[in-house]
Amino acid sequence: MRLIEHEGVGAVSMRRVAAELGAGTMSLYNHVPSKIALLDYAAEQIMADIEPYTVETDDWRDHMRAHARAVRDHARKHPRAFVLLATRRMSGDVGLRPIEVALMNLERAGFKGEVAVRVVRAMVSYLLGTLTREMATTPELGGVALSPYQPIDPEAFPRSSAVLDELGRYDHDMEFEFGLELMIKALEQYSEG
Amino acid sequence: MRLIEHEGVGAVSMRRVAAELGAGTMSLYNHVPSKIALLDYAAEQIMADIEPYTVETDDWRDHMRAHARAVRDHARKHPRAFVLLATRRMSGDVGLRPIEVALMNLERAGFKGEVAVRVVRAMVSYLLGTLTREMATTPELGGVALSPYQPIDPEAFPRSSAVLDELGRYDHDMEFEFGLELMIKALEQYSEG
DNA sequence: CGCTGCGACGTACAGCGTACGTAGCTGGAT
DNA sequence: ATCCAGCTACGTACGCTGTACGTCGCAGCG
Repeated sequence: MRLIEHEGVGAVSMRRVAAELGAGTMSLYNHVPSKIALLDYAAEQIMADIEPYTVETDDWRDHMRAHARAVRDHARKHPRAFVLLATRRMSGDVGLRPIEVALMNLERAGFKGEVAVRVVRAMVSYLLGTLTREMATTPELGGVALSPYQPIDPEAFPRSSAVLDELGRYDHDMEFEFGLELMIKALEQYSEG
Repeated sequence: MRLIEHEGVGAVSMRRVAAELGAGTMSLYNHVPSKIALLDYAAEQIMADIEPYTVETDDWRDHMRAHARAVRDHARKHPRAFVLLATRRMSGDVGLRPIEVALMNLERAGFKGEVAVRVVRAMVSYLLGTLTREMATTPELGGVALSPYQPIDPEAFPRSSAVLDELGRYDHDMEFEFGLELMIKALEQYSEG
């Protein structure tokens, strides 16, 4: 985990890990069947370390906001490790816990059964999408910090060039909250109609 | 592209590509500065190949549905190649064109300027999230096709075990449309109030 | 005492990206 | 006609990767 957070997933090699542990390279294989399994385990660890949120009200919206923000906070604290979660599918208790929490909360909002599962999945998709994109733009290692847009041809892309400033600016806080509120609005309306 | 689609991004090596082209490995470097640049170019190609949607009405909702479905259809046609888009940020004309189309359509719905950009980004995040997840579960190469959930402890996870069947089933069509309609509902409400 | 199993370790192999040096050809300048 | 610059192709080599395989020593048990 230390290696991942300091130098990124790409820096993880069996030789590096073994050296960091002061052990022989192949000794690792007595504890882990393959490198993939090692990274799977690291991903589980990251997922398990997401801090449980606390909230004072009983409003499902506040719970949803708090839960989403807890995930995002965790991602921002471990940006290089978080990418491991994007592609992996978690099947154990570790992956089930946040789902259980979400289902519990959605029950408050009147969502049950199949629909609740769909809502959870839509939410997870949005979260994974924004956070993956946000982490990809953090300046540390490879991320583009500032405006990646050269002057745009206004004839070919009139709308884009009209909002060129906004396209080049990234206010991740704002954008995250915007998308989150969008989802909440949608769910409010869904549960009513 | 042939190599990516048949054997996945992981099978792409400079030696393989060169062999496929009947050329020497290092000859590739006369046309491409690095392997990363090669994959960047492949990603651009994939993005450029997304088929423009056609729609008969002027309703922004129908346009949004058609656009989203066009992206998904493309992703499903080239599942192994599509993952290249998840992490990359496109800055040229190729990346701008879909944005321009989206902005044009959002104008119909009354979204302009900064807000329109935020809507586009939220939409892109959702699309990238669902499609990444969907592609990760396609049975071809590495995907888990059927229920990955072992029997769940009903005491620890009562809600999850109540919907165990749904958790194990993936109806990607349904789920995609569900999330899409959720976003549309949210935007409708947003533009009204 | 001897055996069995497990953890640690070194060696080796096939493959990777690419830096570097070296050819051959081709078009323009002299 | 001659020469040279620049482009493309290619082979070799370096340092890295994941891991299959064989060996060694030690701990626990019959």
